[in-house]
Amino acid sequence: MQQATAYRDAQSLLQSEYPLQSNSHTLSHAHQWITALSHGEAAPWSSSPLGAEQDIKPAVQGARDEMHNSSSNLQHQSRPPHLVHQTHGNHHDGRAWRTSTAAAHIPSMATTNGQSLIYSQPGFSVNGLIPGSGQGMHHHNLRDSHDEHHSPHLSEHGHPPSQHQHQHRPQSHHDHSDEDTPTSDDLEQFAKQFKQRRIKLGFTQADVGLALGTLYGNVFSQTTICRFEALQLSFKNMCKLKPLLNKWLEEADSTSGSPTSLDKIAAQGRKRKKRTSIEVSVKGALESHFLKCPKPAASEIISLADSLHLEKEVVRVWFCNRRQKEKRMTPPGGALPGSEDVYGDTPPHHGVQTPNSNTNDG
DNA sequence: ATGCATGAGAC
DNA sequence: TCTCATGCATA
Repeated sequence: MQQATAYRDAQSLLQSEYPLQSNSHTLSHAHQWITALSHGEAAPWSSSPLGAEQDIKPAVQGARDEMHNSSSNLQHQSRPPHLVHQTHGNHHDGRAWRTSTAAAHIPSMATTNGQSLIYSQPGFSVNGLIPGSGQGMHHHNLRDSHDEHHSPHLSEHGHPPSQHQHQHRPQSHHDHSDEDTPTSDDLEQFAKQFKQRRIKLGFTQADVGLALGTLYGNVFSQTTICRFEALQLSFKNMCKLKPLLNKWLEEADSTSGSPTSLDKIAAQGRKRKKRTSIEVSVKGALESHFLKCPKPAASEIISLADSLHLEKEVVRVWFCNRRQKEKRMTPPGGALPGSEDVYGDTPPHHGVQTPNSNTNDG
C-alpha cells in the first residue's frame, strides 16, 4: 500500500500549505473570496496572503498495517438499549437528496494537463473526476439540487423525525443498503461495518473523503468521514452520506490495490480566522449559561462575551456549535438531562452511545 | 477525534 | 440570526 502513503503524503503537505478545500460545494462559491482577494480586501486575520506562516508538517504516517487476517465477523453488532424507538409517521427527512439521480453522475471535464499526479489506473476512473483540477470544470451542485426540493417541514423543528429514533422503513422486503430511509440501527451498523472494511482495506478517513470526490465529484474531509463513522452527524446527514460511502466500499473493494488518484488545486485562499482556544473555566461558564439558556439573545451574547472577555462572535458561534452538538446522533459526553427540550427544538431523548465502543478499528 | 469556524439557506 | 452541512486546525 505504498500508493496510499505517497498520496496521503502529498495531501498532508498540500493541506498544510494551501488552506483551500476542493469541495465542490465550496468551489461553487469559491469566487467569493477569490474575488475578494483580487480586490485586496482580505480578512483582518489574513496576515500573510502567501500562507507562509503555516508550519508544514512532514506528515510521516505510513505505519498503519493493522490489517492482519482476522476473523471477519461483521455481522455481530450488539444493539445498545438506548435508542428509544418511536413510532413516527413516514417523514423522510434527509432522503430527498437521493431522488436527484442526475447528481450521481460525473460531468466530463477533460483534465489533460500533465501537472496533476494522476496515476492512470484502470481501476479508478481518474479521467476527469478530480474536483477542481483544471479550470474548465463545471460542477454539479449535488447539495444545492437536493436542498431545493426537500420538504420545508422535515427539519428538526417542532416534532422532527429525529435522528435517533427508529425510522420504520416504508417497505421491508429486502435488505437494501443504499435505498430508502435507513433506520438509526441501519446507520449504526453500517457505520461500524464501514469503518472495519475501510481499515482492512488500508484506507484512512481522508482517503475515503478524497475517493468520494473521484466517484461523485464531491470531496469530503477526514472530519466528515470520521464523524460519520462515529455517528456524530445529524440523522439526515448520515442518510445522505451513507449511499456514497456504501458505493465507495464497492469501488474500494474492486480496486483494492490500485492507487487512488489525487489532484488538488493549489489555490490561494483567504485565511480562516485563527481558532480561538477557550479556556476550560470559560467553557464551564458557557456551558452553565447554555443549560439555562441555549438560545441567548444577541444582547445577552454581548454581555456574556463581555463578562467572559471573549468576542461576541466567538460566543455566538460557541452556542451555535453547542446546539448543533445536541442534535447529533451520538452526543460526545452523553446527554444532558433537562437541557434538551428547553427550547422546544430538541427531541426528548438522545441516542446516547459510548463513543469508543469500536473495538476493532486499530 | 474534536473544537471552533464558514457560509448558504431557512426562519 | 439561526440551522445545518462541512472542514481547517489542533489537541
